[in-house]
Amino acid sequence: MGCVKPITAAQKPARCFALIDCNNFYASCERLFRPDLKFKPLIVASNNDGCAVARSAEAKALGIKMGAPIFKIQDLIRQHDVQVFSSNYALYADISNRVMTTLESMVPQLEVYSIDEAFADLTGVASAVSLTDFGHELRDKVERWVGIRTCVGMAPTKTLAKLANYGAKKYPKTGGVVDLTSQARQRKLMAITPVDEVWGVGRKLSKRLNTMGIETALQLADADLKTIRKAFSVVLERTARELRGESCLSMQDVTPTKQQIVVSRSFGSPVEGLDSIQSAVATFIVRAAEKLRYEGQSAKQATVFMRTNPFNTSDAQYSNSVTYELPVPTQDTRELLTLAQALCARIYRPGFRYTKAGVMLSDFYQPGVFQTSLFDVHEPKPKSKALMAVLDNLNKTKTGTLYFASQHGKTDWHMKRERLSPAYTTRWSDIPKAR
DNA sequence: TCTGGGGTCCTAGGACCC
DNA sequence: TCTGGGGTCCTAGGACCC
Repeated sequence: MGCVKPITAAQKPARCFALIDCNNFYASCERLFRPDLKFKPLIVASNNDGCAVARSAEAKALGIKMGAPIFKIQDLIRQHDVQVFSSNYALYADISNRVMTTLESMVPQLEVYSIDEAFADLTGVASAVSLTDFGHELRDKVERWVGIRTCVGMAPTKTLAKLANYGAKKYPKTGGVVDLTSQARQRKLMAITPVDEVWGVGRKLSKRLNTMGIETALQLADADLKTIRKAFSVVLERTARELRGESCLSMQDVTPTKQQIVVSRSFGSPVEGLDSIQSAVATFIVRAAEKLRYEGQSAKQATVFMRTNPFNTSDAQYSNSVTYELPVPTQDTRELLTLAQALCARIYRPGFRYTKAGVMLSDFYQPGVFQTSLFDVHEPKPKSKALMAVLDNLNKTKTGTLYFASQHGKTDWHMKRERLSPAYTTRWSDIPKAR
């Protein structure tokens, strides 16, 4: 009879995270339905066609930076026939869902971290197959099924997995997959990675780190933890620990409930009248209330803000916001709409050229949980739940089917989206035809 | 003329209480 | 009325992420 060895700590599979990240995601989505643009430089612009938020490899090679204002790179665009697209979030969200569903079918646990990237828990998988091989399987399947290229980084902590992914993107020789399980490889990559590429280290922090002589990821990993904690915060200390291989950030298996909902837009061109801003704010609060109900929450606080263009120094500047606390949380659009319009009027000042406004909902409660006081005389809107359900259902199939009168006032604030691609995957009339 | 939008977390400082 | 320590709660602002 063979003897069964007891499981020791040494045999416990080491923790392993993977980070799967889509390459140039928005640009790749646009190209999916335009194979004729395959090797052309292409960029996707932010709302109002303001700045570049995604670039194809060819556009990056031209030196177009992330966030570059479109009007500043007009010459480059003309010279190299750069294809510019307005952002088409309906398309990107749909493609993202397909990518995530594909990944979910292949890994034990997936945490969708953003529209174009996800963490997977590969603890245990590592002992069964070669991690690099598995990374390639993930990559190949997503590319075959959805048509989107990804890079895969694998390591014992999330921060190192991010770093591995950075390596997979940066160095083509890796074939888009980097296994950073071994400490020697971790240190090798960290030694040649600037500290500002580390997840959690932004512009401000890297500047301060540089002045302390910390320029590479490795130097941050080797820095004295107490000093880091004292000079910065627990956040950066955690980052340093993660770089050392100590896992501080775990998988988030359930999406945490939202703390706040913001809907705001820059206007297509400056507006002055209260009626214009109220029409914009009406649209924003209707959307915010819809999101709120989707989250299954009620809000007790609502904020409205508006401002002029801070970039235009020759214009008179004004910026203000006002927050109102409701006696009882609500998820009824009618109630929030009336409130938002009143708040809007309260902070509006004539004589300014406004370029942005927005609304925010916060202080959330699950419906029915809020304890009303004995003396509250709050009269809930009649048939609120049923009416909102009808509203949401009608608008689910086609946005704007049912709307409030105040949403359709002035339209001079509307966004600029002059180069919008069709909704290839989410609107029947836009589905591409195959001949 | 033209510079995105939507989030989270942490910290410092003030108010207030015992 | 003053003093000091210690705790909690709230808010504004700063930093980060994609």
